[in-house]
Amino acid sequence: MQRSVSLTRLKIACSDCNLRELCLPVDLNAQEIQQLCDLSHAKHAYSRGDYLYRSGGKFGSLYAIYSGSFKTQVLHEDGREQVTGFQMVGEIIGLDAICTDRHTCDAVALENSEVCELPFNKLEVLSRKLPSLQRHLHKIMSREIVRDQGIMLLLGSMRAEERLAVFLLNLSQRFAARGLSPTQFQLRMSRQEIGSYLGLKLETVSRAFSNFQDSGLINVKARSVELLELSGLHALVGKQQ
Amino acid sequence: MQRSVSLTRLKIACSDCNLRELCLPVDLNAQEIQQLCDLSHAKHAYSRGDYLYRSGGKFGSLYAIYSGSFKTQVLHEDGREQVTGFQMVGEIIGLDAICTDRHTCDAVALENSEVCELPFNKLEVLSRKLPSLQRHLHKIMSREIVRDQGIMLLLGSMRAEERLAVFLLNLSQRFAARGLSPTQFQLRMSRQEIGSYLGLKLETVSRAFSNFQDSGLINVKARSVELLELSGLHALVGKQQ
DNA sequence: CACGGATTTTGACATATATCAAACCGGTTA
DNA sequence: TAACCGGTTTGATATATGTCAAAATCCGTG
Repeated sequence: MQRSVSLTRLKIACSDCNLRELCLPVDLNAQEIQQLCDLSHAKHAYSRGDYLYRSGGKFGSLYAIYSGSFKTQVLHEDGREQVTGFQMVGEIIGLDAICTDRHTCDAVALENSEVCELPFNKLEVLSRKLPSLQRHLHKIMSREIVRDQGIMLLLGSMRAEERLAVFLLNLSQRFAARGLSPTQFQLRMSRQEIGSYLGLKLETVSRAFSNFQDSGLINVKARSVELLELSGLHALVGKQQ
Repeated sequence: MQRSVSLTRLKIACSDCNLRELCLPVDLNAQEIQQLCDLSHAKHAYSRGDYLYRSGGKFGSLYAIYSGSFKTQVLHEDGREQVTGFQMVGEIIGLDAICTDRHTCDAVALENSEVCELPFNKLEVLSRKLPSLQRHLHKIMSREIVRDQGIMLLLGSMRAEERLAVFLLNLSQRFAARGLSPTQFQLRMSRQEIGSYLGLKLETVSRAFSNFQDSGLINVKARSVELLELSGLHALVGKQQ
């Protein structure tokens, strides 16, 4: 069944970037996504706000995003919720449950989206059959941990504008990886969601956007963004203190 | 050789606590540590400031702390360094390298300490021989990832005093687990190191200590701490916003 | 096209933490 | 004992972000 797609070639998205992608998105090119979808025989549609899966829910499948985008979030006892990642076309989500067999976060559609259910409902089973895949997942996870160390420093020590710069550069990179424009795109998430993701209030996010605009680094109008000076954004991030 | 110690019973320290222990300390009781040391035939001594291992260094062994304590830290390109964890008697460090075969942080002695080299220089080899151990490590890692999600919310949203409260309660718990007093102990790390760990400046840490003292929650004099009202500290943490 | 609700922007102000500086220990050495 | 040194505490002030509120803008719907 699943012969024609080499899952062992899965690459984790942006492993060299400092943003957190705790739900382990995985890069696939358009062709691979198409292949997966052909295999899956199960493409599902979700409307804005629909849950792809919920925290605590039993692990069913991995999902490749065919169109649209999702956010992942954790809900805390006290009701607060935090966005832990954004997933876009061509990325795979659901890996957060590979070990515990339970999802550790909610996945919610940011817009009308389609996902392909990957043709195995138990990755663990598959991974036992494919030692190389298991080793790969192992690696992915350990890389995640390592990466998180960086993130924590960032969250602890970066200022609002630096965080937003990292965020925008990350998005840019991911759009580029899908053959989309890396300098001009539509945000699919609100200021509130960006803020939750970056550990900031929505007003702070908005102000940071405005500041970038004033500095000539970007053009921003509501959710449409144009990056004018990638180098300038990079410089912001590099600038310690 | 390593028959008498059941490594598959390793439990990750404080998996229910919100503090980050990225270098994966593992709980062992005094007896188990002794057993490990008997097996290892290799007990090493380190003075304050000595490196147990360095980031990037090839994975050699796991180490069980027989006496003393260590901190783990990451060094960043720009020279900044951040403490990522503290390890005390009875905990195992070195697991950060199990997958990549390279250490991801420095481990430095906080005081004169002794560690036992665990009797296998390649955990991966062992883990291949022991599927149950491999699965367990798998689980530990995935739990780490889950836990980190919580941490990131905390770092993003907790205030200085809450962070310090979490820190103190975590220490208390770990002392208790070793049969030491959970309410009265000596800190082995400086305000600066605590600050780095919690994402705060040393002065802020110091002030938080003083505030706790003024509120009657603790007695603190330099590095000796007495927790007077555990419930009060817990309340602080629970108190959102 | 106009309306209404949601989102975004902007402003004024409050608050928490960082920064800078000085004083204060506690232990070590001369 | 005195001088010293690292670490700690405390104070005054600066700065970044949060908070609250209002205005402006966007977007879907009738």
